[in-house]
Amino acid sequence: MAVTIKDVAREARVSVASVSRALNGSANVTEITRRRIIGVAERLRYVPHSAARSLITRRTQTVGALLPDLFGEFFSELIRGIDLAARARGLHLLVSSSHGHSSEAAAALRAMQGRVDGVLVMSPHVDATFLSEHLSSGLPAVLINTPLDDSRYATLNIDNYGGAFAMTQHLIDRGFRSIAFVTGPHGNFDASERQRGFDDAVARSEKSIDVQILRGDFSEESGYRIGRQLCETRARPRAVFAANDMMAIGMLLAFNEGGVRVPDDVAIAGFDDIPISRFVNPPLTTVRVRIADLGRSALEQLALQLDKQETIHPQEQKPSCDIVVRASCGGSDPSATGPGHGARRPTDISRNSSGGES
Amino acid sequence: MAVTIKDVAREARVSVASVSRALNGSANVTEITRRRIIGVAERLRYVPHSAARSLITRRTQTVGALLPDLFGEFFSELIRGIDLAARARGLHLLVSSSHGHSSEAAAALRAMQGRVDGVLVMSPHVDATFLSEHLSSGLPAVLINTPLDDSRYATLNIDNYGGAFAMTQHLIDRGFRSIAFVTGPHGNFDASERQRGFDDAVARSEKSIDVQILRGDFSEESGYRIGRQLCETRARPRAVFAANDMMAIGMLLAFNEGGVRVPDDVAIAGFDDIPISRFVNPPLTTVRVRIADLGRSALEQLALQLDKQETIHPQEQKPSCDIVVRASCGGSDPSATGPGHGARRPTDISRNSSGGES
DNA sequence: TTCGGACATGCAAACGTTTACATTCCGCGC
DNA sequence: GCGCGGAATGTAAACGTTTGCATGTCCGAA
Repeated sequence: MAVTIKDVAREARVSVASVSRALNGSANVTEITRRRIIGVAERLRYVPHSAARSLITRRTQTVGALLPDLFGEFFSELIRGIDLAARARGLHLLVSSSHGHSSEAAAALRAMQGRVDGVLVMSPHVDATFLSEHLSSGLPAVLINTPLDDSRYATLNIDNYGGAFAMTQHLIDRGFRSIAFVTGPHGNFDASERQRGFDDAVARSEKSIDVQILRGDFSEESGYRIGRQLCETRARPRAVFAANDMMAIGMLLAFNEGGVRVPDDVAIAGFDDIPISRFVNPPLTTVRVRIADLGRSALEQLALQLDKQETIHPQEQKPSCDIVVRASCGGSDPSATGPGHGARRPTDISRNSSGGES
Repeated sequence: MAVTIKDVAREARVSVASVSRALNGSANVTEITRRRIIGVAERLRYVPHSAARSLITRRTQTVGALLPDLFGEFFSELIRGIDLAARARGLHLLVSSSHGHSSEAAAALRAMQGRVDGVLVMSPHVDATFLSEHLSSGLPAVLINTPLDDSRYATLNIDNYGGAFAMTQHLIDRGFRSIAFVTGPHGNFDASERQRGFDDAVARSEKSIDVQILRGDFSEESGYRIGRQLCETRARPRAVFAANDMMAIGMLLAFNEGGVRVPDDVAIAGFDDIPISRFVNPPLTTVRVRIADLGRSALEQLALQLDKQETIHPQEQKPSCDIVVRASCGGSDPSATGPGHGARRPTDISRNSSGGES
């Protein structure tokens, strides 16, 4: 059926060893035979059997990506970034999602065992025991946005704290004195870091700020619900900072429905800068996370580990976040309702978040 | 280093064959030894080496998905649907994107060779020669939204024609007599089918319709550009049907900027029903494609081929599309500006597209 | 001419499974 | 007690590569 290295060898009248050497660019094979072999291989459409090769080289040229979910723009961007970098390195990409259940994550991790040379794990829920339990110790791994501070693993955490700190500061600078923060799901690392940034920025401010904490769960649904409640209440804050964009957008819709004007009655800010956020009305002020870059960096970090067979000392990287000012907080150009189209409509003003972290 | 089946065999004092049989649930092994073996395997954290297994079983338990791109909500949804179905069947998912270049697609296809038991190919550009050239003939494949009408491959094409036909009919029924159609990129199968649906619906109508064809390329950018032009022109159509949602949204933004009211001055309709489309203002009337379902169906179709070693006669399936009426065409509830939140705000009215195809 | 050495090539083991076939074991009927 | 049959278990081949080592060849120097 399939053409194997033996067929090529026979056809080219050499041994399988020479075929292997010729095709792998190894030394010690004359140019003339190499050409002959390559010619035959192409004519026969020979493709090396990857399983056989993996069996002996112990490399699969594949990396796994374990994500909490595959829904929404955040993950789509992340995968895109990972794929781009993987392709550039000739690596294949095996994706898997855990749907938030750590049992599924464990199963996925176990199933990937042996199929991948390394894994990218993004799971805001993992703890130390989980990983040491299910991640086979030798496997190179890069942890994305993960609470774990285990020096055995390389980590890549976006600067949730700094971004939230900067955004909160921005809101205070803008003159808002009563600010609500909408939290993410309980126990989620990103969510708690963002809240910590908010808290600290408020605490550090010399102004006295009236603070409200509202419990969300990152879903647009929960943002909408909270928005409706805020429409009713008398004690409506002057600004609301949601822990992610989807909730901010849910709130925005509730406000639009309830006749509460944004940003005139209440300002809204989000976190993530998912593509949608510039399409809503008014466009959302938010914290920009370069999602595709995050994926790319993670893969490159992993590839680095793959190259050195020595387990290099894994590092922690912390990509910074910028704040992007649009109209939902009364941005510099409140009349703008559309997105920034490249250079055409430069309504996005960004400002780096560095300096927020203590 | 890694624990192999031999280690388990030695520890359990049986032969490797028995271990294999016990772990694979094969018959002919007493319950008592099976238990002992499984116990040992778990204690040793034995994980079968998938390459070794693949080498002999000629199965990888992996399917490949070759997509034109990984950018945007459409693909994110599609992957999600595929992943869901794959996971349910215990299959792994290898993703790859071709960035629109057929050379990259060829490389990706070739690289997947031997790593996957079958492939899902979505490429609106492939032609017959391309596939027969790069898709090894034995490999089960399912073609998604692909022009090819080759009975050797199973295909899954959404009803582009029917959806566009129904939407056009809807616009005509609504009383619009001058309608523009914004095309997709030249040579794109989905795009041309949608245009064909539009053309036929216009031709079939007993009303006389004033038609304009505008050239887009599926990008939000191109929609925006066309929108700006329509703001200027005197000969502005009363309704515009864009071949996909992203272009419709781009146009919408241009109109909002240019002071052209939607739907009062001009109605807009799109195609795809990507999640964003219900978040824009006004919410977009569009043709709903159940994207995740499409991915799921494709994978199930592929799994079917995988199960039967006999190459079953591959089928063509054509999932239907519904039209979703929202405010951008002067929907039934023009005051609604928000999305339908589950059952809370039933502003989406859908209508099946069946009957459009000749 | 002989010898050594560099270099091209071949041989065969090894990777970790599955599985066809052989062997052993056990109970049962005669 | 013996043989028989079926179930449980073992043995070893096979999958398609890569690679260490052996072999062969050719050329130049002594």
